[in-house]
Amino acid sequence: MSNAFEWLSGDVVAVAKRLLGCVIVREIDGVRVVGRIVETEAYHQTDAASHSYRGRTPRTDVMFGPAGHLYVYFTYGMHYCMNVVTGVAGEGSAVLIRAIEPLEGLGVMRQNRHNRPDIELTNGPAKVCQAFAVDKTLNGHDLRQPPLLLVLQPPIDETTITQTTRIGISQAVEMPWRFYIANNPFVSKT
DNA sequence: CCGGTGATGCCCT
DNA sequence: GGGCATCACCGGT
Repeated sequence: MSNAFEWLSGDVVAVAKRLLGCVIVREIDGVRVVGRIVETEAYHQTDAASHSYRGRTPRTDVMFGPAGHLYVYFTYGMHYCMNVVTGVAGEGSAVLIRAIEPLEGLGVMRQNRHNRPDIELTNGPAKVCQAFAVDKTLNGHDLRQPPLLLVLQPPIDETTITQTTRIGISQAVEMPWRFYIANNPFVSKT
């Protein structure tokens, strides 16, 4: 049987790279808010930095579910971050969306982001969620369905992908599982 | 420009 | 009760 999200079921690191350039389409009060993914990080249950490392819990349940759903978590008492679940059912893996290039609906993003400068609308994982109005109510959402869609795009040229260690973690700090589109101005600050 | 830090709630130990 | 896949602001340079 075929599945529109079969491409998400493979190795999480490969999927993290493949997600670069893919498009997120959000509908908020009838307005389309659209952007293209420019920075990602891979997380897997075999990796000490991953929420799924210590097993399946109420918080991480979605991460162990089928690929193509959204894993949203709350952190630092005030921020949400969003991940695309990858791998096969029962495998705890997901890709954190760290930064997006705004394409459409910038008025809504500016409003949601309290009129910050455009370059700061979506250049960080919690900023992305704020701009796209993503919170816990979308945890587990199927990304093939409105009001939040993930749309596959042609692969980014391998030579324009930069690979580094991940940001803001204290475990497995040496693992080079962060990817971004080189020279894109909307990548988060390091 | 850059490093340090306070805010703030929830999950897991 | 500790620690967080962060952000924005502050002050010194």
